[in-house]
Amino acid sequence: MNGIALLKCICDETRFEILTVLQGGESSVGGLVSKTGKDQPLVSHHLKTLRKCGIVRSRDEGKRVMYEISSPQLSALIADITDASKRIPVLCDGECC
Amino acid sequence: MNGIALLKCICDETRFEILTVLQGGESSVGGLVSKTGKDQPLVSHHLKTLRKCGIVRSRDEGKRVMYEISSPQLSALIADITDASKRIPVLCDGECC
DNA sequence: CCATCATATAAATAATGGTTTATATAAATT
DNA sequence: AATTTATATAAACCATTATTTATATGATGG
Repeated sequence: MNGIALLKCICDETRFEILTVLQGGESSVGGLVSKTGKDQPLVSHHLKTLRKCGIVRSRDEGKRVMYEISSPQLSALIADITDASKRIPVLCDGECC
Repeated sequence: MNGIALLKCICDETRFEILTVLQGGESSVGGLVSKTGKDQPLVSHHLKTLRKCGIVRSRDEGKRVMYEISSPQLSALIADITDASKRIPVLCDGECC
């Protein structure tokens, strides 16, 4: 996987929210649905994409399916990006991004 | 600017190539066109977006316009992301990303 | 086994955004 | 001033992708 592919997986708002929740530890689909406020099929759909790319992995637990970020390095990268983007002063005035 | 907005600006292939070239120092539009192999209007268009977001800044020099990455922190972040995505083992098998 | 809860899938729709094509502006050179 | 070179802009087109809606699968408890 190259840099752009990874970024494309992360840069969607819904997927970024999902990943942000997962930074706090593993979660079921239902948990992600309630924590993000997004529709269940939408969350499932994005989880599928994230898993296909290897960014998250899943584990069955009864009728629940638990998801977590697949590697600590990835988790660290996501945290880095979040932190860095807060630190970096950009002149973005709303209409553009 | 939040994390997603920054990522969205970076995760496009053309913009990523432009930024990669600019990591090596400032460049004119023409320089970027020849180094990336992309059409001039396309490069200009993406430069506009990048500048609007504050990721690059420009400077007039005669009939040329020189562009550079607007802060060393941003430059470092882009390098980080590139490096990190190379280090991270992802199971992506081609069709997905 | 039937009902229910949790998740996944598929199809349709809507939205976004990248690329191309054509043209305009603006500076420099003659 | 006219031509050339460099860059920008705008509109049209095309492609991708997110979201919604509806339905299916699969596990659990009664």
